[in-house]
Amino acid sequence: MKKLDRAFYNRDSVIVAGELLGKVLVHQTEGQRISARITETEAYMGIEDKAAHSYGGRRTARVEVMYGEAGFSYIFMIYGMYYCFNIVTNERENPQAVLIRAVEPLEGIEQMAQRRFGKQYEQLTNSRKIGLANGPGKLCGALAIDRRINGMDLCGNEIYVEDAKCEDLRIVTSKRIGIDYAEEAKDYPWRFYIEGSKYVSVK
DNA sequence: ACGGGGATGGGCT
DNA sequence: GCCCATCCCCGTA
Repeated sequence: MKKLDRAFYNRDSVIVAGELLGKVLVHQTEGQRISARITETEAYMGIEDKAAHSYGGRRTARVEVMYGEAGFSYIFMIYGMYYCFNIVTNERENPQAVLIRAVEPLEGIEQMAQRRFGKQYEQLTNSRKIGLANGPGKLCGALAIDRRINGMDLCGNEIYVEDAKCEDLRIVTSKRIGIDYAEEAKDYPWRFYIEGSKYVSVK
């Protein structure tokens, strides 16, 4: 399967967020290939978006990568324990990114179970099997994504997204999650997920 | 089934 | 010193 290229990422975040659904996120680590289908995303639209870390043109060391080329990873720590994985979009027009909020495990499921719960997959309850990677913090745990991945080029060979055929995939749109502080922006319909997928953070 | 609260640390004012 | 683009556990039913 073909890797998504820089031109794919170099568009408005809301466009990229929708089109990433059904594509396959791959992490090559320690000689292992871990992969998962993207089921849920959110667009963060940069300068005018009160929910975005780059709102109002804020430019600190943490968010600097969003001011650079599209197709790079932006990873931040949340609540002192979890990471969130984003892909920078819309190069040099606006410091935007897409948050990957949930994925469906494909390859490396045993490693995911081990990393998340320290158990074999078959030992897990059904809800933990489904919940291996259906949240932004969970998927970073399952796919071994942490600050070492921050600022990496997804056009490289360690972490990237593969194109995938997604026939008859329906997309649901909703408000974004966990941004109640963002005033009018909290209601913008910039969350996208695959209709009917079990591997989504909130139905 | 559901809801409340605790964990935990870096980034920014 | 306060705020988080979260997750999981443990209490009530």
